[in-house]
Amino acid sequence: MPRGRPRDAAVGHKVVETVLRLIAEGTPFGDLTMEGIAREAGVGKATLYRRWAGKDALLLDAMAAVDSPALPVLPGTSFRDDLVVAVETIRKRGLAKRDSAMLRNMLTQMHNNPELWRRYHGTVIAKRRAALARLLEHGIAIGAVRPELGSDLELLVDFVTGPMLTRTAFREDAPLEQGLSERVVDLILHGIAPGDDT
Amino acid sequence: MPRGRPRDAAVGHKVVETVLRLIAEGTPFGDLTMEGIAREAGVGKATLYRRWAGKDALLLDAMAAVDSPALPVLPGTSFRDDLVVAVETIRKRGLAKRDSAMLRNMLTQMHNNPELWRRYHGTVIAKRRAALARLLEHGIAIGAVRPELGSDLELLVDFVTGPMLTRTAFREDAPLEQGLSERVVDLILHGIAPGDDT
DNA sequence: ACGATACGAGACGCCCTCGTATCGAAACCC
DNA sequence: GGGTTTCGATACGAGGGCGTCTCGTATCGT
Repeated sequence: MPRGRPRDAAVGHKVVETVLRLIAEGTPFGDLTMEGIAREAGVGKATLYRRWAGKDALLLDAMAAVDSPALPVLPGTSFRDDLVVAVETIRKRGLAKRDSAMLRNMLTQMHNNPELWRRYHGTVIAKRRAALARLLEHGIAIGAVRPELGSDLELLVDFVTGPMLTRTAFREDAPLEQGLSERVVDLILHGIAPGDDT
Repeated sequence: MPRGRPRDAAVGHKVVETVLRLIAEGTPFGDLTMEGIAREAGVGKATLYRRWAGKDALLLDAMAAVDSPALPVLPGTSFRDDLVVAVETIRKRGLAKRDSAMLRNMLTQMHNNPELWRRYHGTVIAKRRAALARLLEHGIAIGAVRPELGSDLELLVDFVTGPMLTRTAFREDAPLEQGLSERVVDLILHGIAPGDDT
């Protein structure tokens, strides 16, 4: 039906990819400009405005295009092994510029652009948390996690993700520490107080 | 010695306070403008440029003026009680707009402005972490914390602060949950695995 | 009193961005 | 081929920030 020349799908993809690249390179949202995006993407400004109403709409689309990069495959050999892989994944994501820069920017924009945050949370964060929640429920089912903790899975997810998240978020210099995830997991499993069956 | 009219100390204070207020209100760093600051502070632009070389220098000074708002007094009745107060303090800070907005902005600017981050980290974050590290060392000394964990206090601090930090950072809607800090502390102390002396 | 400096206010030129419009070329349907 | 739409490129006016400068006034040392 559409009469004239059809839109080139590659163009839209190229633009979104450019936006994500710029964010990954550390460009704050406020410094993202339509002209800069067009320049970097090798695209005419008219093309941008033909497809998106403005910067907000473009960013919104870019958010939806952030590929939740394949949740890790859990080894399944033991609950602890699975947890180590999950925590290690958080660490790797923190080191990946694309993911961490995106998250940092989203946290900053959370107040000023609630819709953007909602979208990002829905397409990226919610999935990760849900996967972890499933793992924890499995842990409860097999007796590796105290059953009464199941009453607040959200808190449990925060407890598991928090330490590694803050560590990677605050430390750019993150040295490659061997066995870090294992040590974090052991802390998560047994806590810091003595008297455990460690 | 200085000949002419002396600088009004109140002016400098007023400007810095305005900057911190704007940040607290959610203004991203990129949207902070010298003209906007002058306007909000009721100050001439010339005054800004007379005292600071540019926006970066002004922000740098503002960082140094962030008052690490008095570390909490620990009850000292028990290690667990102290820990609860420490964690509860993190929660309250997360709800305080000024603190959380500042932290979010700093995380975003970390890459683009390392000097700014270094300053903020030194004047604010380092002190908080040091205080918590002291508490944990005390815990080790009195046998409330497994002694072998003292070999990596930084990790321990991340483990204690992480859960509440991520929870407050990601959740704007943070409902006032009764006893949240206590539950987090118990997780920190005993972990999620069964077999503890809880 | 006099010179020097600080103050708030605002004008100035420069540059960048926004969103729109126009251009020639290209790609599609009828 | 004719009509239509998209493409990259570029020009345009409006708006705003930057950093400098100039006003008139105020406040200090000498």
